[in-house]
Amino acid sequence: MDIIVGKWKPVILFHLLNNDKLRFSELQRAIPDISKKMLTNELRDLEYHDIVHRKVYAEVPPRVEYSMTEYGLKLKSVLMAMQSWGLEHLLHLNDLGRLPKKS
Amino acid sequence: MDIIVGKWKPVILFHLLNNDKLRFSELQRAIPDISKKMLTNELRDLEYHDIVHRKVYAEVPPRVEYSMTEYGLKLKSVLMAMQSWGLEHLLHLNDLGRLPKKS
DNA sequence: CAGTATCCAATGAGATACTG
DNA sequence: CAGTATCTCATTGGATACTG
Repeated sequence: MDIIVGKWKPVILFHLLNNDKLRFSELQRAIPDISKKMLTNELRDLEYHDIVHRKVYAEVPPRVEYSMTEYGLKLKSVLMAMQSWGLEHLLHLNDLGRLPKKS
Repeated sequence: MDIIVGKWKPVILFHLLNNDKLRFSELQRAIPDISKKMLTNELRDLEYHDIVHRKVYAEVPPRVEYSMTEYGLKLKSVLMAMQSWGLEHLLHLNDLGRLPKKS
């Protein structure tokens, strides 16, 4: 399941689900705390799993656009379910008087 | 979202969802590769988040039973959705002629 | 612009030994 | 039985510098 979770993948996926296509630099700007290395790694991983499509334009300067694949879009419902659970859970923790933890 | 994912949490949760209640040692036997340390850590974490209930019997030798909380049961649909996506994804990878990866 | 390559610090997780 | 307490090693991830 590490395919869609982890520190960065959900964020990347949410941006791509909301934007149709995004350039590498646009993703960097949308997720300021991620390093190029991590962004590249995660995108390559998602590409390998046919969730994200990588389109390279043979131009100078280079342009690369990332978008969800047809298959990747099927993840949307799962991701949304996880997200809404997460949100409700924050409220629940609050009701219990507990603070969100790191791990 | 690390609350319900990671290396061991999904496995633990599936066992508890299928068993009503399980002792520490039963969980160990059900998940042979997990160490006591990890099992304890993960269970404490799940307990903190009100997903798992820990019942200690004041006996010798000690007995501790773990079960899903009422609140924790609400996770079932999310977990099932993740699981069925995972299963379908294996087939999809196969169709693509790609092998499952570590990361 | 969109990456690689390298190094290094922090974290995660296994093995082992011990305890109420 | 159901854990703690340490120690250690492998893996992650961040920072930085370089490149087609």
